[in-house]
Amino acid sequence: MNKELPKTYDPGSFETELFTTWSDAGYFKRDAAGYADASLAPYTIVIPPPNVTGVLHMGHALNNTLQDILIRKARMQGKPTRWIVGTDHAGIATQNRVEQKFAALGKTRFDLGREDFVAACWDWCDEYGSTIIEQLKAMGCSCDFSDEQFTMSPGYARAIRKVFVDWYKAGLIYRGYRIINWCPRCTTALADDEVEHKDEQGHLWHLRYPLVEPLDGVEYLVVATTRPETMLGDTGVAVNPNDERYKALLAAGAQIRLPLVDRIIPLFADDYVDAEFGTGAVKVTPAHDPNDFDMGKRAELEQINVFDEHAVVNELGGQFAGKTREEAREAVVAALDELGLLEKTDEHDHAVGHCYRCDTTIEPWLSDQWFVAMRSLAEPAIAAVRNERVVFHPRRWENVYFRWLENIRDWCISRQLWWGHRIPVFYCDACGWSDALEEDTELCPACGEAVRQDEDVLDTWFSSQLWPFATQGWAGQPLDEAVAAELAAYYPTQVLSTARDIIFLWVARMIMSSLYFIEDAVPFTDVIIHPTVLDKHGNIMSKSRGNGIDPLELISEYSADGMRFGLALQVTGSQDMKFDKEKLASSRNFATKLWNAARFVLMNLEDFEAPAERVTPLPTTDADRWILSRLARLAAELDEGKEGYDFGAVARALYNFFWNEFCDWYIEFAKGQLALGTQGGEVRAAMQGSEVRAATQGSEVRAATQRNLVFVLDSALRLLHPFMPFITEKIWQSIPHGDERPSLMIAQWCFGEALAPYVDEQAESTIGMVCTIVSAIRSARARYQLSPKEPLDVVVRTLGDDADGLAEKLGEQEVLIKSLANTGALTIAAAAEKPAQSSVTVASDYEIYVVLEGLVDFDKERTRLSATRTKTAEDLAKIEKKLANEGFINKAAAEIIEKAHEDAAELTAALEQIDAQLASLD
RNA sequence: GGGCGAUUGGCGCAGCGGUAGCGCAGGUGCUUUACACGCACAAGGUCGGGGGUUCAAAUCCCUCAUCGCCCACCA
Repeated sequence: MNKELPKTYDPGSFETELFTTWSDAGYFKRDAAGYADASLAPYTIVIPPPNVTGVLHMGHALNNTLQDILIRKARMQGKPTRWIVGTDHAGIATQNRVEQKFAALGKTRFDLGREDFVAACWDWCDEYGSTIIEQLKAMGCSCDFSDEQFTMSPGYARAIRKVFVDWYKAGLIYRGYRIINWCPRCTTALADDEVEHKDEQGHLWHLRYPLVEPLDGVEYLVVATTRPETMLGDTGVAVNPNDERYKALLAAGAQIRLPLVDRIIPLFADDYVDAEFGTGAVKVTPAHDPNDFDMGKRAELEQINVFDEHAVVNELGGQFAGKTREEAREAVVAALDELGLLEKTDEHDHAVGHCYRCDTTIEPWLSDQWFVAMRSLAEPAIAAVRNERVVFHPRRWENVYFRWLENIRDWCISRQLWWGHRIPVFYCDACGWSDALEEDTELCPACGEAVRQDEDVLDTWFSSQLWPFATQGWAGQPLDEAVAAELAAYYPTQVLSTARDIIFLWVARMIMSSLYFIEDAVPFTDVIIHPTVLDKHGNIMSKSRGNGIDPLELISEYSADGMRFGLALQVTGSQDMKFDKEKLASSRNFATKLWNAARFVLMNLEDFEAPAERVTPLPTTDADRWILSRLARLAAELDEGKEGYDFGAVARALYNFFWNEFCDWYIEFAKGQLALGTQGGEVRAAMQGSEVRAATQGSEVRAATQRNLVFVLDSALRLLHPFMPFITEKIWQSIPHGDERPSLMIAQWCFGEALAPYVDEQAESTIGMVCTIVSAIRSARARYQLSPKEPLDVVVRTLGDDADGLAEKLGEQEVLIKSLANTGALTIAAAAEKPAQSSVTVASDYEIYVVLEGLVDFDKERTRLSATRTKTAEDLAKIEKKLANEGFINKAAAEIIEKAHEDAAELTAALEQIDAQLASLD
């Protein structure tokens, strides 16, 4: 067991190997190779399925680090855990990739035909689909890789089919002829939330529309538009009914001769029109603008679609047919200008929709699509969060969720793609029959003629919304017996961790579909919305900016553990993460620190007898009691932090404990304690004037120190393992912790109550004083540039009511002080005199004198003491002012006032001491 | 047009009602029984501006400013 650790921390040499060991042992599975406690409530997380086309980016790195931290802790707590992993077929993204591949060969998907193209998509997924999954392994993610899910798998397809047919039969899915968001590059419809709006600099063109019959000398109306090319499809001009400017024209039933097209179109009134904007007259193009569509419906206008699916002007655009949107815009404006119909052109910024997959400008386009009626689904989803069956972390994201659901609009779910779940609706052209079916059919059940299936596929998010239960075997009601048992035990899942940009696209829809299909069950109880990883200047990382960072490069540079810890360290509830890889340096350094501390412990265990079962602490000195107390407090604090998913706070607490308390102080104390048991050490200790301890007592202290070192290190490794799985496992494998379990990954999380009895105020107070004394001596040494090799004589005078007791208590810590501060003669006594020429440090109930006779220039010491005096006097003045304040005395809490009195007394005493010392310097 | 978040030492961030903390950078000194990816010590801030609540405000409220993000059918 007592193995050596290589001198250098070389993560590359063991990370992959450890991962394979865990995987082969079956620890990633629900029963953790038999180590899970079946009597405990299970802990399940579903991974937000990355796109099958995806490669790991910083968002994944962060998100999966957090999930792994949670699942690893749960696993160590003994819970049956399962982190469900898999990929999303990502309709548009994947189809685009495969199309690009064929484009390189000069082919389109139409050259291949639907069947072959879909086959090519499958091939593509088989070939590249595992990339991101492999990358998760490099990060150390402990997903259940043995049961990888895919949103296009046959089981998943059955679930989709059930959902579609159920909602269809319930009237929640319907077909509608509407304006939808159309991507002319992907040639498919998109849902509202798949459109990204960006502010763009544009123009507001003011066009003159001639009246058929001039009225009172008015020959034309001026309409303002940001999209002049759509005028080819205008079928009316609308004004506000209360707009005085147009009342006469309205009354006269004015008509307009649409320029360039020569169509006669009506002027009509509609409340939607804002008289204040532009000219108060709006050109209405029902086929190309959602508002115009609505107004057109009310006014029963014709809908003229002038674009084809590529947003190229069609034959209805007359002379402009064949031109793209952009070309048509220029040409139309030029033509109108030539006719003297362009009144003016203003600069105008406005929001323009873009395809979230390819960034092409969206065209509002009139077409037949499938929709889900959302209102009735949204209500229970709102309630589920309102009554805290699902809780967001941080809570403020719940408002974002509510606002969206409360204003929800119907969801366009049909996509004009080939890669995806095909809509299971069948049509009979012979008799007009159509229906949504769970099983394919070739013949019409009504007339027996051949049927055809709907050509469209479903929105990828339609399948993603089923992820938490479709991945657990669900395929509709009635539930298969095994599935029912599975869901009863493992559903809802515990936590969903994700980025905020898919709260609508994904999180809300999972909640809605789960409530509908899984007997009113929520899919998860907690939602973590993690920060967005930005570049170091605060910009969003994106391909187009080229400012992304490859997590795999970070792993090779800083180790997987270093990256994970560094990311977790930066997670806070409110800030996005300005990420600079330089920030990982301190985490990598921390890993190195762990490594070296472990090496130190191992190097001091030659005569240590490895325990037969898990090592237990054996506090014999105050230093031992102190570190165990600190550990107990850390464990308590850590459990608290986890509840709020405050990863940053937990990571910081771990870092501070291990580095600043265990390494900086306890290991240093331990050096002295370990030396007590060795011959040389005893002699040295004796020569340095410490109480001579019996040899047996010394060796007992040494043995206990070894045990405590091993115990605290072992405990720290357990606490750190979820954050830094590799290095902690590697070290744990090398130390004699005595635990029979073969891996830290499935070792037990045994803190909280088990450690609570070790909290020891007394030891914390004593060792706190030791640290203050040691620091004071070091400080004096540094101030006067005295060599650390030169022992300094030190006197500590204790004060207060129990000065003798305090002196005795500190006296017991002589060894620690001597070894850490390299003191010569050390006197600790209540009656101790201040040595003639010495530096002074004043603490609450003791004073520290470092004898400097003949060593330093006392003007310097005088200056320093004066500065200290000023600061102390200022602090005292502040508190005295407070105490003189009647309001404070009357209203502040008793313990606060008590504290203020204590502080004041302390500062007053300190001031007197300083004054005395200043006087004695003269 | 609405909503949310941020503004704390040179930089990046904690703290969120009782006398300002961390990491990095910078300074000084160190081959101290693991670690220079280290150790020790010191320096550095009237917590964006203004107002209010309170005995007490970086912390709560209002307001302004700046930056960022979401949502929104003003042509």
